Amino acid sequence: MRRPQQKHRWIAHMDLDAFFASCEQLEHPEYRGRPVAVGALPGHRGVVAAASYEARKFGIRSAMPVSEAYRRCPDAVFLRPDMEKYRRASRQVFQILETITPVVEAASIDEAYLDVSGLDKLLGTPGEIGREIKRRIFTGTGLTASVGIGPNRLIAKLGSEYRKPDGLTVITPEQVLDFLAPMPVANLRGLGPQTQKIFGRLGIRTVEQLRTAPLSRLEEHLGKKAAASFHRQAFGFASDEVVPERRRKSISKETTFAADVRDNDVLHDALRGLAADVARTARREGLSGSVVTLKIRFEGFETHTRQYRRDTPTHDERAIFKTAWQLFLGGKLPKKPVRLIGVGISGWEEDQPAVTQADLFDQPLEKEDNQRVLQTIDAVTEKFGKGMLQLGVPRKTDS
DNA sequence: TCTGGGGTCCTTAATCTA
DNA sequence: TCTGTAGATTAAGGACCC
Repeated sequence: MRRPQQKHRWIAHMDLDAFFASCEQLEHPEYRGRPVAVGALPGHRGVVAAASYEARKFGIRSAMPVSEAYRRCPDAVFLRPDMEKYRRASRQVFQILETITPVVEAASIDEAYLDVSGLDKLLGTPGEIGREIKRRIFTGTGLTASVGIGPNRLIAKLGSEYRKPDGLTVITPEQVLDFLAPMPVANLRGLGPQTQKIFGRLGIRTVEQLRTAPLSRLEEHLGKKAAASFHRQAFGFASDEVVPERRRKSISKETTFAADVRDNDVLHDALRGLAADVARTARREGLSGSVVTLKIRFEGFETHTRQYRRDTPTHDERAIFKTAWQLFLGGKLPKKPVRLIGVGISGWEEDQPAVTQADLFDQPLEKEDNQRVLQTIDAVTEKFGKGMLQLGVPRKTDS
């Protein structure tokens, strides 16, 4: 398919600023202006998932162990993530983005790509489109976003990272090479700590240096595929496709124990609970998978996975659990204390229709969810009396 | 030093099949 | 039928991202 007239597309990338932390500050005015770290609580195993900009002033970053974050700023507000709350806010933002264009691709809970080509008659220049995206998000939700606009996804994404928070950066095709040249190679997509080390050994630190490196030399050290990807990126080439509906390819749940576990009964129960969670999500989304994956992490961070392709796809918690437990017992795994255990399914049956976000909101709670909520209500009512509760859950009798 | 949880994609090795 | 081999598929691990 040839694209008519236009020389290139305009792709926008939107990134909500310190998303989890901003949601908390929005809901709790008393947290505004204070350092907020969402993630594990001090004294527990885990890391910071999101840090407010006030917290970043203390050097707190996402993926930092909480112990370290606490050392840097004991006065910060530490909170556990409330994913339901963030999903609600995210849905609102995506609905707003769809008032700009229907071609919106969710890259994560707080990031989206938009194809804004051809919107000039309606909304103006790319800069004006970017300002309009930010304005609608802010007036609709109170959240700030950083937006980058460029001829493809890579440039749009690097643009949104360029000025943060509440930033807007437009890069025209003519500016692409100069925009990229001084950047550290670490800014490129898919280039993490391991690959950085390799580039370091090759004496390549900036995109400009990468451009002049012979492709054959990169291939020697990185393999053909990765070398080609980074080389293309260095010249600003990348996909400009925005795919509104991406289907998920797997569902998984995992948990890290407060202390490493030796007792098989504990692992058995944990795995059963995780399998039930996976099954519930699968049923809600109308998916059945044939491949069951067991993930296990031992003391010392040694991680293994074992998977098994069943004859028939399933979303039944007993079947998922049974397969996973067999993988645990028969997977020739080391006999060591277990730090983390997880289970997932993938390998969907063909022709299962994709479930859209909108479909998910319209679905009623499953009976088991409903029952759990009712049990909680009963327990709280017993303790505090009826006046304590104002939940919007329909009180159905179980049957 | 301490490293969560939920994903995707890639590479490599083993196994199956033509 | 045996043997070797190439290509496809599967399993496991690793890197990366948010």
